[in-house]
Amino acid sequence: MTTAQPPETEEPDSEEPGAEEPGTDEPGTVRPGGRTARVRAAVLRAAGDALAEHGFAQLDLADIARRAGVGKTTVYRRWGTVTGLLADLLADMARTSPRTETGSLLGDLEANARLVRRTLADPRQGRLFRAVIAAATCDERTAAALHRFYESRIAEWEPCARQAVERGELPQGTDTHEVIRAVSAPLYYRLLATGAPLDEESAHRAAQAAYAAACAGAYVREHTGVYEAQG
Amino acid sequence: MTTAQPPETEEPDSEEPGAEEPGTDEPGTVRPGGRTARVRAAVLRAAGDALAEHGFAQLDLADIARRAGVGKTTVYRRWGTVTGLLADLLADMARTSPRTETGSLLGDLEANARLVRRTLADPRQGRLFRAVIAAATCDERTAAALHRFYESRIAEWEPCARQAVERGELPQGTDTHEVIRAVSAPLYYRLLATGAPLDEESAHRAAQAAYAAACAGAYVREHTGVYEAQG
DNA sequence: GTACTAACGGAACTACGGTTCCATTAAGAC
DNA sequence: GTCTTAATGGAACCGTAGTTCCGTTAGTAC
Repeated sequence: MTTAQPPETEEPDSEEPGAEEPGTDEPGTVRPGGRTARVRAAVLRAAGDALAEHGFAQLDLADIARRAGVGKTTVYRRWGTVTGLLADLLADMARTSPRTETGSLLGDLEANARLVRRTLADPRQGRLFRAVIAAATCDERTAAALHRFYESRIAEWEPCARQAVERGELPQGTDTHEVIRAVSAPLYYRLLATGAPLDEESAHRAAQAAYAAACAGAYVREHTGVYEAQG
Repeated sequence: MTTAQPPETEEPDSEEPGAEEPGTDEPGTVRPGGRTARVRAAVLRAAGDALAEHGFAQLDLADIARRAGVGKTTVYRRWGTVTGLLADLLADMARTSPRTETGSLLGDLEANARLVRRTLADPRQGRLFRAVIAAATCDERTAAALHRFYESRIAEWEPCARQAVERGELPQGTDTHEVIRAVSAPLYYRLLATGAPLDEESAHRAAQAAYAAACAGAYVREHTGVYEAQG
């Protein structure tokens, strides 16, 4: 959100074979320094603000351009659509922040639950997440960026579950990523589906439930050997 | 979705005190018979189809009117906005369908998990749910309709958990609604956030995890007496 | 059956999100 | 410093989602 670097680097080369000139790049790739970088940072910042205020549907790029102090032509040229901009914003949000370590699995799960709850319950962040998730339901690129975002967040916390397996606290064969996901799931379900409050107790329950289920072997990989990989 | 009856009956009388004429009702309330009912049914059906095909953002009411064989003026007059129409659609979806009863809590939770998984994994239904949830992030009325929808679905399955408490299978003081919600949560988390596949194993895990957590007392109401009610 | 009018629907209209054009600014190479 | 041209931004433009107008259709009362 603060600094900026080239986005959309994972573009799969070309959508249709033999389109336009082969070497033509997106704007912003040849001279990514000074102004270009400032524009990108300002626009992503403004996009986050606008999303948090209006939500996904009521959003138009002209408003974002105005907030960013940038011409709307620039925004349309660089990102094209609201969902395209959000995909870039998600890539920017995906950079990991160091997690706390409490030494015990239950303690780490509680810490994770509190962090997720606090993020989703925060007015600005909560709206931002809801908006981004809504956008992902409308656009494949945004959805892919969202999945990468959660992959990186889950991977960041997974070691605490893996260590618990290694020291015998959780059963052998436990899908450790799934343990971490289990902490977030009930909190997101409240945020998006039921609208139940995201209070401290909901976070505590989420961590306790994930821990109890993991100990009972609910996340041990079963039958098929298909789901070995992280998935 | 098939039959139709007056929607928006839970309208809180008037938004602003002293607006327009006091007795003027929404169109469709004075002569709700024949044509009006057919129009409503056709439009809701078409809205579901269009949502499943295009998603929430790419939707316009003129297209829905065309599919329904109805004038677009009528759609705008009756529902006004996409989110307003979706709120009505959700009210229509909220009517409960009888659930299966297997006699054991784990069996019922498994049945619920399979039902939810099948619904969300179905191409049409899955898109429909994602679209409706996306719409709910953008509009308060739609969000309220969505919450009512899940309230009714959860309430439909809650008895199996309550009976389990009564016969001592689950601890006294367990929040039985929360047990049911715990089954859906990981499946919705996959659908909306991580994009992980909604396969049979995910449903099995969801039920197993909810059961294990409930047995371990993770859903027992704690500390504060504030959360006695269903919430 | 007739009368009354709620509700519908086609067509013209409006407003605004999104695009195109081109002059201006400044990044990067030397 | 100069030169080249990538990138920006204002202004005019366009297409379509959403509105208004008003004549037509058909529920409901009698």
